Amino acid sequence: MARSDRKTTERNNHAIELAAARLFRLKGIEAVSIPEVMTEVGMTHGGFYRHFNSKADLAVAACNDAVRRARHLRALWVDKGASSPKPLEQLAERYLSADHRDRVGEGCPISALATDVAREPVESALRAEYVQGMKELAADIQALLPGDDAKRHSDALAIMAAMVGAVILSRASAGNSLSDEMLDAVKHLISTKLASSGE
Amino acid sequence: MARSDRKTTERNNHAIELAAARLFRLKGIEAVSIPEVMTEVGMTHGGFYRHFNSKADLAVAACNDAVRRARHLRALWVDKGASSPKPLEQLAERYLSADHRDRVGEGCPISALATDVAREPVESALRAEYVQGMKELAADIQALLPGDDAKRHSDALAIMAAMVGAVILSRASAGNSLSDEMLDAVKHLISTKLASSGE
DNA sequence: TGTACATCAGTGAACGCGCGTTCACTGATGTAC
DNA sequence: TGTACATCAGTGAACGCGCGTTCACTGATGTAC
Repeated sequence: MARSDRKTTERNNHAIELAAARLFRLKGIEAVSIPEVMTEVGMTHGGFYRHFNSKADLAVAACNDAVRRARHLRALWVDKGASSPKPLEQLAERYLSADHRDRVGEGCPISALATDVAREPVESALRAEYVQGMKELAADIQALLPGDDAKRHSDALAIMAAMVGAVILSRASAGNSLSDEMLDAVKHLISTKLASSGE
Repeated sequence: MARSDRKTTERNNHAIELAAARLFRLKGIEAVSIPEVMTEVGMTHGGFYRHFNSKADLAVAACNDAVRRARHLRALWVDKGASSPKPLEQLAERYLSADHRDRVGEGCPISALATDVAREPVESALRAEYVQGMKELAADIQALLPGDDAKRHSDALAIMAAMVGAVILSRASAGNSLSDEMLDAVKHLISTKLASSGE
């Protein structure tokens, strides 16, 4: 096949990134092959290296893409003006929904890629990208909390841990009654103990 | 080499299971090869199939082994008679320690294998084994909580989600200040909002 | 208890397979004049 | 604007490699008498 024009090339680049971001979340980075990603976008595997230098580079780009899209979606979930349900409860309701649990490929990359990233070397580019995403998620939660900064920071991290943990464990126990109970338990914890203004 | 006697065979069987349980938690099941496990126990890879029918069977046995050992360790962590620190706080202090975060291979399999299991088919034997481990961890937490059964069950699941989430995210952000903050935030949440008897 | 022999734990070479990556090739695109 | 040609996006065969698994083989172990 002949050379593509600039517009097509850029479109293909984004398509590869998007497909990888979805497949990596769904199956894990190791379990997805370059041929699989390229087939997904309707190309052969050889052309991949015109777009990325390596699979590791693709993982970084795909993680960045997923983190940006996820943050955009979160912004749409929450109506900061509303007082009931409180903004934090709105976020928790969506994050801890069966829909989010079941759509791993389109869901939060912090939940989907946590273990993949934890197994990367400490100095890796993928880790840096992921930690940036963690900070953004924590900041978005913190913005919905009352209290002084130190307390809001600590609460935001605890809420993030509980929500991410619930989604991961809910996925691991899918098919068992524990899976739904997990999500409900954390929703309940957040609305009864963390969404109010006092301590 | 010649046939081993029954005692040696059984010892080797346990050694394979133990090495696999450690390596699977450390690197993920996919990323560990049979030759790697067998080298770890000082054998060649060919003999593996005298002990297990497949790598998948080994994963189930290793998960079971890790779950049983983890539960045994948890029992040693907690002094149920003590009133200060409360038993739940003792458990949280250990589970959310830097030591537990850093020793993945010897740590809680519920945290270490969550994503691997989430990517298995719903009906797989590994999932069944893992969900059993989740139930045991939840029951152990529940036993340290006050209140009526429904509330204790819900609180136990929320605490499990928060602790597992914190350990996984703390591992994913190792090297960043967020990593320690994550553990502290959930310890604080548990001791201020969940360890007391009232609502 | 001793003898004869079937069993089988472990070895190490080999299998087919899919991986990440490279490369010669094609021909439309982009550029220099 | 038109022409000449260098560029390079995408193709598909090929590379070396390590994987899970199989297998013929060895010889001490376990068993039947």
